[in-house]
Amino acid sequence: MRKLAAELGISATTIYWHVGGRDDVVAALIERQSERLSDAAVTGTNPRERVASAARNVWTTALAHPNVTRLAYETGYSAKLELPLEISLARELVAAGLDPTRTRDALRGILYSIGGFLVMALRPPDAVPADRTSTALWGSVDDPAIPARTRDRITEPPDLDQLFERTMSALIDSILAR
Amino acid sequence: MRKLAAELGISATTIYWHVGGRDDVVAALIERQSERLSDAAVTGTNPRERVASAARNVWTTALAHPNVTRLAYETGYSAKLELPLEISLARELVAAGLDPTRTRDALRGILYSIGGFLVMALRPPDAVPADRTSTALWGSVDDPAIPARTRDRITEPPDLDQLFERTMSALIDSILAR
DNA sequence: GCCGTTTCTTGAACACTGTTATAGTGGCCC
DNA sequence: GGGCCACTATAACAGTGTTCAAGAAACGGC
Repeated sequence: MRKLAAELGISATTIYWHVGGRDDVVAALIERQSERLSDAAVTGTNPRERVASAARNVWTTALAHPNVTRLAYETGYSAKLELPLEISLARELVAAGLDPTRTRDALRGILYSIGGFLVMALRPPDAVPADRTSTALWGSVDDPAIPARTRDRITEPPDLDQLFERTMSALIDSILAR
Repeated sequence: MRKLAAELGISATTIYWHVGGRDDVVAALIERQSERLSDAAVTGTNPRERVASAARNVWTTALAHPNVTRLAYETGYSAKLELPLEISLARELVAAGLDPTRTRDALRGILYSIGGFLVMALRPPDAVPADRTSTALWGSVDDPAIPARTRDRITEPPDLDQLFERTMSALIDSILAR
């Protein structure tokens, strides 16, 4: 707050008078950003492609605005920020012919999985020191059932985008197969 | 720190002298807990079941100890806490015949998805006020492409355990199918 | 032009974090 | 008893978000 005020050349209390507490500032910021996100286009000519596209939009949009996304996540405004994209995804699931319950379960399942990927991708670099990372810890794993070559491979971080695509494909295939 | 010290009937500085800073206290706590978690049994008679079991262990163990899991997550010690269960999961993937790269990708894909579910399931109740929840926000969604009945269904939270099982099945099927 | 009210701005302060510097207190060995 | 060591506690520092009370500025009525 003080830092933000200093950057604006005003006093912290002025922000409190005009906008409100930290929470209100964040809320206003998220509100603005959310409106800008509403127009991510869904592409594809069949349900599979279109659902995948809508899901990918959540992922790429978040990656394109890491700071806002982090801030929203840390303050509990993720849902507000993502809502337009959630709606977009829900539309495609409905269009694919899913009934209400399956639509909800598909929507939530996809969103939760995306959330997991985003948590990994967007964590502030200083939140987890390098030596507490899973990849780092695997370096000293010595298990007879796990070949050294596999162990070393696990030490290297995966290609997040590729992994995301594959994971989504698996999920969506399963959802639309029924 | 002060609160913990008061609970123990000592002064905060005493903790600093004996254990160290907050980070050291958390690290010691996680270390202890991690040892207890190492012996979650993997069940099943075929790769599919055994991988699913190892993945489920991560999920159920975290749900069984929400406070430690949250603390570990917030302080960047998640990997340290979960490592035994990650190893257990990797063992099953190797046993299923996956090569090093596929093992890594499968491991990470599964873990990231579980992470997303855990974030949703374990968030401290006060972190996200009820009116910022996705389910709450969907209550006021009015989209011509989404039937009211579907909209209302999305308003209700899904069965997390069931959704977890289905999501894992889809992922594991896809991983082992190649 | 002056006065009074409302609108705005501000420095100081509060409560709360994690952390540390300083000043001790107690016990042990020689 | 003297000197050293292990340990404890009080007070303070720096950093959050937030509020209070006191002013400065703008505005309107006479």
